[in-house]
Amino acid sequence: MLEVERPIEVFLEILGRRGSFPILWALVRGPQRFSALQQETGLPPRTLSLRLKELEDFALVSRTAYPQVPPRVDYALTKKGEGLKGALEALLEWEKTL
Amino acid sequence: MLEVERPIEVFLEILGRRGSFPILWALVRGPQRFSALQQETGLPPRTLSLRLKELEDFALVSRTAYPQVPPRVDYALTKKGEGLKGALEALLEWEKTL
DNA sequence: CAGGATCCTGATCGATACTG
DNA sequence: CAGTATCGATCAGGATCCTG
Repeated sequence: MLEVERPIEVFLEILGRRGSFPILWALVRGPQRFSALQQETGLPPRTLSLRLKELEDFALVSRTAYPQVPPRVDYALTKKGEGLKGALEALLEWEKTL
Repeated sequence: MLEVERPIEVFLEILGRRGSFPILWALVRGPQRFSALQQETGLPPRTLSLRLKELEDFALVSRTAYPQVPPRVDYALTKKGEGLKGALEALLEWEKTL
């Protein structure tokens, strides 16, 4: 076998983790701050942070920090992330038929 | 908050586990036996068995055992599972743009 | 405000061996 | 053939506390 995991499987693994879908779905509505995402997803900071970093590594989400006090950081979908919208909607559509 | 997890998140969790996507994708091509799925996915029997049971519990896959020696068991997509095809293809389509 | 560091528990997974 | 049993390693996720 010796096959390397396909990108889609890696992605699905990430998508399957706690909070990934809610985060992505929240960002479809536009850029959000860390605290807003925390509110909407109900995730503890550690988990939210981990998830965002993974999504960033996967180039689905971008991080923008504004150098001010107190700090302000915005998370947004990248072009690649936007491309996912269709698939996410297909999933949501399918969910309705359950 | 106090929200129960949405079905789609439960599903994504399952889909994110080792082998789920390959199994589903193999079954899109038609019913398969346990050993065939083992071959195609490269999963150890334990993991394949666990995954199939989860997919069965989620009513995406059906199991049919023929009472003969040696035993023969077929796994196939249910109607509900077939409904997923579109979303899986959307995912695959998106993967190509990576 | 936006996280990082620690600690810890339970889930998950692969390898291997065995059976109806 | 189609699984199950067992074991050990690894990993994910929550809670809590701390800081630039």
